Amino acid sequence: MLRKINPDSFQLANRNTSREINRQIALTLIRARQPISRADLAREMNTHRAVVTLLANELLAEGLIIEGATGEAKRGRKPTFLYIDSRERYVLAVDIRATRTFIQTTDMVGKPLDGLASFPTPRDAQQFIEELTARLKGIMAGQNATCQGVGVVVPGMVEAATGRILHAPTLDWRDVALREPLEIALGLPVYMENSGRACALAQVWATRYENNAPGTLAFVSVSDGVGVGIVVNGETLRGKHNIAGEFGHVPLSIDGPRCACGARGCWEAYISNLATLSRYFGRGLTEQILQPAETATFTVADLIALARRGDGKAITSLHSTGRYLGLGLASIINAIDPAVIYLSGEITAVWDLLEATVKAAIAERTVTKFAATTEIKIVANDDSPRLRGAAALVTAPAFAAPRVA
Amino acid sequence: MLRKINPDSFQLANRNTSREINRQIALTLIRARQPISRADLAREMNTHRAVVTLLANELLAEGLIIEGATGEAKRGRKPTFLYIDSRERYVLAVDIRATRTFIQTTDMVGKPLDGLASFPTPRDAQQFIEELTARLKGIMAGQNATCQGVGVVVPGMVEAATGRILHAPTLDWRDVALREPLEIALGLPVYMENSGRACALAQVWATRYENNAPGTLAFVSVSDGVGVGIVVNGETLRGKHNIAGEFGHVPLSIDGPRCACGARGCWEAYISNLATLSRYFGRGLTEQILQPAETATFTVADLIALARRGDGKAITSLHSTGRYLGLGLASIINAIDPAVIYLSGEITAVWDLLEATVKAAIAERTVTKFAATTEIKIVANDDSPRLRGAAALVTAPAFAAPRVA
DNA sequence: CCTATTTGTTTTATAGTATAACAAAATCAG
DNA sequence: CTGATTTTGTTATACTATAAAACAAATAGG
Repeated sequence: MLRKINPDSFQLANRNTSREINRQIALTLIRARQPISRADLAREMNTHRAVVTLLANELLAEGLIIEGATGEAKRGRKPTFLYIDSRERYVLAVDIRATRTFIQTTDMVGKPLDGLASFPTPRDAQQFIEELTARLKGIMAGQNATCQGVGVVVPGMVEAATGRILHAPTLDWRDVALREPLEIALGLPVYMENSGRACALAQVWATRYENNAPGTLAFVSVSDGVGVGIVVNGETLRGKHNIAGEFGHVPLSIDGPRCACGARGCWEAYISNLATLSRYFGRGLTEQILQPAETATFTVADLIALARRGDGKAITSLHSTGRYLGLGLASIINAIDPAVIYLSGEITAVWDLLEATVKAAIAERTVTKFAATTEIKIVANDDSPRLRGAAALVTAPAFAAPRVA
Repeated sequence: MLRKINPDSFQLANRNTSREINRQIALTLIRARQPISRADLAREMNTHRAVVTLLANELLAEGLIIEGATGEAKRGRKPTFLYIDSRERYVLAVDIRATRTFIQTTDMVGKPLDGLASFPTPRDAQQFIEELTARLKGIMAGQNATCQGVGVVVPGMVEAATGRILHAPTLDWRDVALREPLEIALGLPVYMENSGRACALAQVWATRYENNAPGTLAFVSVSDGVGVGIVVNGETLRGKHNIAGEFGHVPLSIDGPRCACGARGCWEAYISNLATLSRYFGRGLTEQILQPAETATFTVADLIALARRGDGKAITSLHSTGRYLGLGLASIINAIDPAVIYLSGEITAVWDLLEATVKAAIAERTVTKFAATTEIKIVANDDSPRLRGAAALVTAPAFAAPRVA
């Protein structure tokens, strides 16, 4: 509510500031409500049509929006609709995952344009960079609009400011400078982000699914690891050392099972897919966890299929994960108290079975009953939150609030 | 960095917006750098003296600042210094604690004016309200400046928007409407906040101790309970259900000792003063914890005195608390990754002995080595962070950034 | 007393919002 | 078909802000 102005770093208002602010508000509204006429825009903005005309003409001149069909009105002159221009500009969204890398082209509001491309992720970082640039160049050659930039989502720690991958455990990459060679090879701005934060970003900037995403939310993705992205007041939380949101390594028990990070009893060690499978195979979590080779033949999807067929051991194993999932979500609620927690991952396919268990576990540990009612929304994998997040990395700057004061 | 504009709740810029923004920046700079001349202010703001003259005259007319002594200059006309006016307005800061309630008058930058007043906190909420209003009226009668408002800090959950105390465990108060009767009786605006959040606010708005507090910080106060306040980008984190920052009830071990909140293994159950004392008396933490009656005769201060005299059991007990303190701080770092963690409470009196233990425990659990270097600053009790926070509740609105976009 | 220098104010130019008037386009009633 | 009505979108004018330069005031030093 009340923000302290930093006396060592502030942004003075100049005579263009008001225009910039109102311009971004107009753009945001066109994005959220399109198609919309100038007159309706003026009503939504509680200002006069004259102001909107000037703002709209500026945006039209810059090619950010276009005039489209004329709308219907019961009486009087028919309105001409305004739209975000989805023909002149496009975005390349890249989702790097342990086994495959996915590429999607989207328009400026994140709507997918062509089909999804993908290739197996090379283990060698240099080879990966070469392959990715080649693929991207190929896609760009087939487009006649101009590319606005490349958004890259990485399963690991990213220094957003410099575009370096500090550590990607599942790929065994350390300190990979990905942005620089990509920017040079493609001649485009490249934006990078950790996958958890990008998923959170995807929800904030979503237009298709819900228009009014809350300002403060958490995104939890459960797969081989546990990725969490936090958004506070419409901004992603990065932190001083680029690690903000690492709830996966907040403990459930400091004497618990050994986690991949080296510590003991991290949330991730209880609810990752490996943990769920290990539990099914009757290995105590304090014992050696399953090896990736073992999980290649039997996945969480298989486990879920067994559970659907009534396999008691599978059901128990999933419920156990559900309980620990809820206990960890309670930590997020107690710490951040977001308006919504978005949840994704293979295990959400059995949300119908687990919801009660998860919510009971949440209620067990949240400091108030009211907090236990925090809304939890499942994000299906075919919503491709990571790719939508990657696209948002590129599109968001055009629509974001100007920095002021 | 990039903030999404909420299409359902935005603030359009009008023709006064630029002025409001620059006015608040000027005020912030005068507050931070006072005494400062118009010319220096113009240089700091990277604008022309003409603009500053207009802004300063407006602030002078409103009585927010005053012209003071003329400064020294090697050559040329001597500058006239500008100050925040500390004569016309004052603030009442109230710190409600379990045993006593403290009242302090401060000026608009939070500087204490008269002596500290206090009275034993009545257990009955109604009686407390009567006593507090009487005391405040008494203080107001002795002042000839005008009171800007009352800031109240409560050891419990507060709904800041409505000014209700939802639950204060140590006082056994539930759903106490404190603000309304106070505002009616005193004819002043009353602002209320949880003590952890108020302490964090005190650091953000501090002028005396450090000019440039970071935008993102955490304040951890360890006493009977564990209070935590989080500030992100210069704004306190409240959360959807007013519980954000409750790291005291994030678990170290879900099967750990029973906590006062009913759950098991909360951080608080490991590091509260009661836990430290219980440990000294050789009671396992899973057993019954000490009763308040027992702690009345032997406090953490006594324990520390023993440790200083070389009592091995006392030292072990404190180090044990130090280790758990560090493990919990690691959770805050992994989750929020603040630039600084401020730490207060009786136990900080032995920080010289515990620092190494605490930092080793932090390093044990933070996801990167770099994150383990997060700065930890001790806030002594005689800094009275709660009272400074209470004052900030009243003074902050006058200096905060205007809401825009 | 004159010059140089710095502070603080006034003046003029420019760019924005605020408001009202106006032009354009469509509906509807006769 | 025509004119009143209604709604959209544009243009003109008023006001208020910053931007920049000119100006006035105050001080030190020769």
